[in-house]
Amino acid sequence: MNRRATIKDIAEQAGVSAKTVSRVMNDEPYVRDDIRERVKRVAAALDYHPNRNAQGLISSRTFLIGLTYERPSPSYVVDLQRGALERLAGERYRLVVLPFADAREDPAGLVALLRSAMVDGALLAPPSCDIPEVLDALDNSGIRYARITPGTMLERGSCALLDERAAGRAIAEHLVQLGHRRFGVILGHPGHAATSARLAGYRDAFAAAGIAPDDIRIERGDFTFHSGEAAAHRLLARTDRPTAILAQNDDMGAAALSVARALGLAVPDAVSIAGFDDADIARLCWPQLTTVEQPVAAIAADATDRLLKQLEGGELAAAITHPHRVIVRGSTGPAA
Amino acid sequence: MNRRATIKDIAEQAGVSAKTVSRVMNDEPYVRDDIRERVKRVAAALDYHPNRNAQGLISSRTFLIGLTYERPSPSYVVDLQRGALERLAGERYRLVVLPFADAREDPAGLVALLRSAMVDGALLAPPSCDIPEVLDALDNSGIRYARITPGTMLERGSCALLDERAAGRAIAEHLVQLGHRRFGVILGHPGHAATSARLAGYRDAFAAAGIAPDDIRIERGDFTFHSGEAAAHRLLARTDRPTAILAQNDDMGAAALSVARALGLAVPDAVSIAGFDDADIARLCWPQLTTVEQPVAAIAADATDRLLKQLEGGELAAAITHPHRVIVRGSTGPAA
DNA sequence: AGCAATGGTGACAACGCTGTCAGATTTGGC
DNA sequence: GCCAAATCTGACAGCGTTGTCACCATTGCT
Repeated sequence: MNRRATIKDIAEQAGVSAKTVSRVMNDEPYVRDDIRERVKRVAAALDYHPNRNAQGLISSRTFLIGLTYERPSPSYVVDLQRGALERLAGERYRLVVLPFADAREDPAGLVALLRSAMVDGALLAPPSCDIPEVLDALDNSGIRYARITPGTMLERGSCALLDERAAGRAIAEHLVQLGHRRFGVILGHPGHAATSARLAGYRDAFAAAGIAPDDIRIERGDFTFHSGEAAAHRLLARTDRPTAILAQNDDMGAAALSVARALGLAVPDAVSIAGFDDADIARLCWPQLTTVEQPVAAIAADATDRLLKQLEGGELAAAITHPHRVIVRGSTGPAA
Repeated sequence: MNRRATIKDIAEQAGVSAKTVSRVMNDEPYVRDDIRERVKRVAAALDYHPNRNAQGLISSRTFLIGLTYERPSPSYVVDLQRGALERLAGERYRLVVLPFADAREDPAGLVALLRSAMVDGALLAPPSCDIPEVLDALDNSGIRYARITPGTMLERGSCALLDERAAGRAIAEHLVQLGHRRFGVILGHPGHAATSARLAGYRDAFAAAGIAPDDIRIERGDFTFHSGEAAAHRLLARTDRPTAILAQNDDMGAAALSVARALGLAVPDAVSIAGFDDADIARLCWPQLTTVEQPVAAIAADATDRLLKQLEGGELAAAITHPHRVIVRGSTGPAA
């Protein structure tokens, strides 16, 4: 077990000063080509890795990016991480995961977590990306951040955007086109901006089709399978039940599927069910769930890209809206 | 946007030396109680967070723990992370996620990743925890590690253990007790130690029940839903099909469920299906999947604990084996 | 009173690296 | 061949923290 090689070790072996080695390592000019070569060879031979603590101490950076989120579904978390890591590959930055229980109740706690983790920048997933106190505190403490699919204050910080409302409208239009006129909606967690944005999208589609508010029954959920079961039960156990259900994520859509089966309602013949997100579960349940795909990994990569640009002192580029895509599967069909 | 407070700032405001502040921050003795109090108050007022770069530079540490794994299911990844983070809460260490594509093909690449991330220690999930080259290289570079449910070389490093074989035997015995005598097995990825250990456990149960090898049909899979579908199809499309299928994880078990449904075979009346892991999907499919729960988060926390003990210079405690638990749900029933 | 042991405090250096600056060497223009 | 400009090189300081060590103050003991 050898001590890690330092610049000093390389300098001695190569017969140059530490500063020259440093110049070579950072691809700075003003080093003769032959010396540059020699230093590189020695560094490779010693398997040199720069000490980021020392680099960070000087530049007051840590080369750490914190990813914060609040117990969403596992596949969403993994997609976020995958997207961020894709962009970070080959960079000096590393990804630290910092899930936080409830940022809305304790915004200061989230920021304290980020500060004590000493991250240079933070990737904020919903719902923390929509909490003004969090953004204020981050601005104050000089921690850069990028917001992943925020629903409000779109002008603050750099954002990777999704048009949740348009996506909601798209999936609702799919059902309207199949002839459905009586709808059930299962909402997501009330604290998420996506919940109201997706609902607004549904309503856009309903209004355009001339569907009366009386024909729309809305139930609350919180994005969990369990909450979806309860809400689906309330929707489907009535005699004037809807012919189509819009669930605001796939876990709740799958739950609605399971409730329909338990009640003896064939899907999609008796009732159509659509989800949201195109999570793994949408392909694993039966019938497979019609849903809207949001390119989560690409968004996370975009947010990471924006964050890196900020950390390198670049300008904030204009936000772009990532496209959604309706994926029609077996759980939706023509109205009876 | 304020500069972060340093020890020097606190020292000036509290009218003491930097060293005394340091002593207070690290709960060292030899500071008068009133001074200790005063320093703590000033530190809190300035919202002081120690600079881990500086701390790390001195102690040649980074207070970073790397978690490595190789695209397992999202819920497994999240459980690992949750367990590790639970143990890390309140510690100075932070968790860096380092998924790596194929450690078996490129062990040196994985170690290079860990070295360049400058982690103090690594948590190795399967299959990298079973690759001797990886362990050798880590030993050589002085990166401590803890192995999460290794299947081989149990004497190397510190391990958080699972008795995969006993768990395999337990779930197989459940089916034997239901009267099944003709079995299909869907194996996991051939590179994982768990694959052969679980199979050995199945065989223990079969041998104890006097079931002939001819009545056991084994198909290969790789832990993905897709591979499970193909394997299940090969098992169920035959006339002498098994009355019970043992899938080595829940994704493949759910796939078998879906194939059975497509072939018009009622579960569990015509065929019983058991999974492994108690992943989310086991509760989300229909009928819900009988499976074996492995306490993944607790194991990850245990591994993290062992790693921290090593990093703090403690002794290696004896490994303990974490208990499995058979969870009987609707997908298994008496043999026809 | 005298002296050791203990408690309490701070000056200083060092961790590995890079910014600053001064100085040495080479190049190019006349 | 001479001077300015460009190219190259290294000594030194300092980032924020802690280990080492020296020192002063107090206590408890002959």
